[in-house]
Amino acid sequence: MPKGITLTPEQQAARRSEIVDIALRLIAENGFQKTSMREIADLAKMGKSSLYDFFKTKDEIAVYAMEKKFEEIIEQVHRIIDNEPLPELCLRKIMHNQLKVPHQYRIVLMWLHAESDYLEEEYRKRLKTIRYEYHNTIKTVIEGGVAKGVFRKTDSDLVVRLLINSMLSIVYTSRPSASEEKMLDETINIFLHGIMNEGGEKNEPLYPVFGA
Amino acid sequence: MPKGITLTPEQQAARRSEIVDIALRLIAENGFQKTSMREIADLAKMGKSSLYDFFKTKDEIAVYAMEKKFEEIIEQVHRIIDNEPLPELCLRKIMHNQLKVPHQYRIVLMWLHAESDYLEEEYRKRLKTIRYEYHNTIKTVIEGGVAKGVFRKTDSDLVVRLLINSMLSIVYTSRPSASEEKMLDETINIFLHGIMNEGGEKNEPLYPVFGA
DNA sequence: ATTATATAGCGACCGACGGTCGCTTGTCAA
DNA sequence: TTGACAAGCGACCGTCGGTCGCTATATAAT
Repeated sequence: MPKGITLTPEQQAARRSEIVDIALRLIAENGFQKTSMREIADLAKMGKSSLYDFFKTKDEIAVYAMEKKFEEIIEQVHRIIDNEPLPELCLRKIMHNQLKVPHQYRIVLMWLHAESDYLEEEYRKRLKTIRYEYHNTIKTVIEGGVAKGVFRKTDSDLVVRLLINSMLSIVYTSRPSASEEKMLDETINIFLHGIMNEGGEKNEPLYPVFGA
Repeated sequence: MPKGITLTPEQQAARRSEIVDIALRLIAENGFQKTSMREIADLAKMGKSSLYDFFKTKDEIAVYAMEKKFEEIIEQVHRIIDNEPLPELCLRKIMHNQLKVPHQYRIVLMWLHAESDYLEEEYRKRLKTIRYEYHNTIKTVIEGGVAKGVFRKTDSDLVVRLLINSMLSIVYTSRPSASEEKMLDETINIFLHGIMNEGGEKNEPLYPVFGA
């Protein structure tokens, strides 16, 4: 990037996403705290102060990354909803979709989740907005299912929060009890049918499994 | 604390817990990052370097606090298990017990959960130990329920992880849909019975509710 | 060809951070 | 009276996130 030119918006965007890639890689490797702006700048082959021409703060890199990724996910979820009328199957597909989010994003998501109350107002708002949009999108599936009589009446906000959070906890655990796909299927089975042995004593219910 | 004396172990312990109280208060208010050792030292009326006579690092304050609190909780859970033979009720009581953990501890717990992979080896180990102990204690309830035929066969590690994590997400949300007690009861109902409307179309199942 | 303008990029700096070290201050036992 | 010892801290370190004003270069206007 020579000095005297004016960057096109495309070039600006490319540079930003390049920075995000580097930053996420470092954060996934060493944690948010221990990843420094100097390090990111070095790997991006620019001076630290140039970094601040693209992102106002270190926090903003994380917020921006999540915004972009969530926009993408929300669009995918809308497509899933449009093509899958059965609420239970739709839920399964939405949750499986979330498994495809790359590892680095999950780390940052986790960090933002824990720290979001203490971010600057602007970042808090931006995160809230995108999170609510995702939340509300999934909520329509739950409420659609209730309207159809497929799901019982529940606190749909609570259900959605539990679902999203459970996905995170599957994916984030350092002590997995099975493959991510298997844990995910089992999780959805629990959400749909519970853990009680209500049908009798046959103790091997085997609900349909989505993954391979 | 005059200068030339030797502190008894009791005095040492008292000082430590005093520091923990102050630190947790500040962390709950401003977040872990934005709480500085200088601030803690000032409020504890000691020089910053004296703080380091009680805790080796800032991280250790958080780890120590969680250790102590978890030891307490685990003991309570053992008492609950000893006195409640019905697995479902036992689970409810354990989860309700968790609601009594003060707010500051939850904040720190959340932070440790997100950051634990990047802590120093020693702290990671200490956290792992206590978390596994809690996890395994609850696991005995699930597996006891399965043995009795009350619960269906499930991935009990997964169930426990989901339960603990769901408690956190109830308690940590910035957008509660009901009181903590109500959300907790509903959560346990979902875990026990699922969200499917399996009994027919009566759409108002009303499982017994534990709270007031 | 020359000048004015705009901007990509950065070096040098700031206050605050977590953490360290050796000195001072005071107590008690010999 | 003195010597051993521990509580406590001031001064310092390297590094952090972040700022600011300068430099270098490409284009537009003259």
